Amino acid sequence: MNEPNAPAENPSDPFQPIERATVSDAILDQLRGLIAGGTLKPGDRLPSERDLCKRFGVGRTSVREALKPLITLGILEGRIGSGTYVATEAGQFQKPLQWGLLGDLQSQDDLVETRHMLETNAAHWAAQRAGPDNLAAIAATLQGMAEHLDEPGQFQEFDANFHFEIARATQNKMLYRLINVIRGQIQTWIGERLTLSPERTESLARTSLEQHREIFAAIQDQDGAAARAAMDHHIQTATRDLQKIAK
Amino acid sequence: MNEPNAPAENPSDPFQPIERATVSDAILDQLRGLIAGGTLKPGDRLPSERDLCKRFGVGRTSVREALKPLITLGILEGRIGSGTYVATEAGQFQKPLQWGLLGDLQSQDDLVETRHMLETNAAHWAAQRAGPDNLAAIAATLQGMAEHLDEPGQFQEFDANFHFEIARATQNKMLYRLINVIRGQIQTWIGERLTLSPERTESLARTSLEQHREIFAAIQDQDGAAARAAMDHHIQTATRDLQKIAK
DNA sequence: TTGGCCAGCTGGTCAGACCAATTCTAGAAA
DNA sequence: TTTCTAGAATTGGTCTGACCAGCTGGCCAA
Repeated sequence: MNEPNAPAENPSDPFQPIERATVSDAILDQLRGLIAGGTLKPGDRLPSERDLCKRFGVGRTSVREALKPLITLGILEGRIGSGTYVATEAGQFQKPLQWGLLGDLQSQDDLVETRHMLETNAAHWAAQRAGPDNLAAIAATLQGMAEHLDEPGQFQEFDANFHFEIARATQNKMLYRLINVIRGQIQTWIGERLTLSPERTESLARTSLEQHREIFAAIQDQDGAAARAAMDHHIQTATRDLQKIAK
Repeated sequence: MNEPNAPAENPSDPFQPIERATVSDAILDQLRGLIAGGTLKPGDRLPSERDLCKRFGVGRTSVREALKPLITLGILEGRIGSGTYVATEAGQFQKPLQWGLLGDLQSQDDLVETRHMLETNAAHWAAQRAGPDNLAAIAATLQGMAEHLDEPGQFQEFDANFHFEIARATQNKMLYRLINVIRGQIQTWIGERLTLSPERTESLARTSLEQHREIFAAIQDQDGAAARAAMDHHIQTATRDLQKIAK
């Protein structure tokens, strides 16, 4: 027959040849492999799209459709006039998790409950595993909170970093990523609530700081149970306070 | 000549024309919203690409680049000659979470530890919230396990479903998804280990079934603490057994 | 009614063109 | 020589029109 691109059949093995269904997915796989394998490191610049076309032997459409998902997921970053770059490691896992977890936004309760579970466990493990550098980082966020009791925006940022640093101190990267994402979502929720009653934010901040200090003390003492209890108390009251504001 | 094609606008049309910085991202956002908001339900067929072009008032390139990430993430599914469809809910959140969580595969310990946390909590909540249908579903998986003690493949599947059903019984969708993904990853690991020592799988299966029954009994009794303890015991011994095989 | 065939649709791919932003470069100005 | 700046070249983003391969549905003959 007049096969245009007849695959070179290997006579010894009849079931060998599996042609990839779509070109762009094949490119996508290859790129993902290069990134996961470390050939392309964060910050690296990819060859230009037109260059990749020639190297892969495909059209620009296919190259772009392979790049687009990676860009959407935050693994790559396209800059007009400059090129396409591998994103920094920090941002690489943020978006895919957001996509995965935030499919339906109606379940605020699930979010709060899951966060509670993740953070109490994180406090527990952090107490057992935090190194001096972790403790220093957490202490720094406490300092930051203390200095910005009357600036909600700043305070909130240090607050969030406090929880991030605890997550990091668990030495469990997966847990860290999960908390990172969920916390990010919670954060927007907190922001909404606080703007509803700006006059009470400072008193809330003060009690919040106090609770954070208790958590830190427990972690410093390497007392896992106490850290978990303190975190539990903190999240429970904070959640309740914020929910009260809603009314 | 070079004017962008006329935005064929029509209020009460769920596909509204575009205004944002990058066109394809704007379309992406809009589509995501339609899916998350339930306007587009699983199984629905989207308008054809050429149709969307007219409705959005953009070129097919932009539409396709918006569709592509959603397809890669498993949220949409393209079928040549037929159309583009919203994927079934089950598969919708699997891939994005995998992309996010499995960036570096070296941290098997993190995986095990995180799974332990998620599943013990799931057991706790399931005991408090499982409805009759949940209990029936869990019981069915136990039955399946009992009937396939000597068929590792089948047994493993019922085993996995047991844990899925518990996750579902928590009524926390987010937790369910997380367990779903992590369990899927653990599962491949378990499979690898079991093939290393096929002669012991049946005795392992027997003790495993016994532990599953204890977990189920605790959930049936609505005893959260007991359920957590039973799950804790199960995962600890199962993990230890599997790690022993490795040697 | 049944079976097969064909026209028309759909997603996947390619090529060429234009835009806006960035980067590079060579000549002018100091 | 060094510095500055205006083009020129390059790059990602978008549009258009074309073609392919697989699916769908309806028409027609048996």
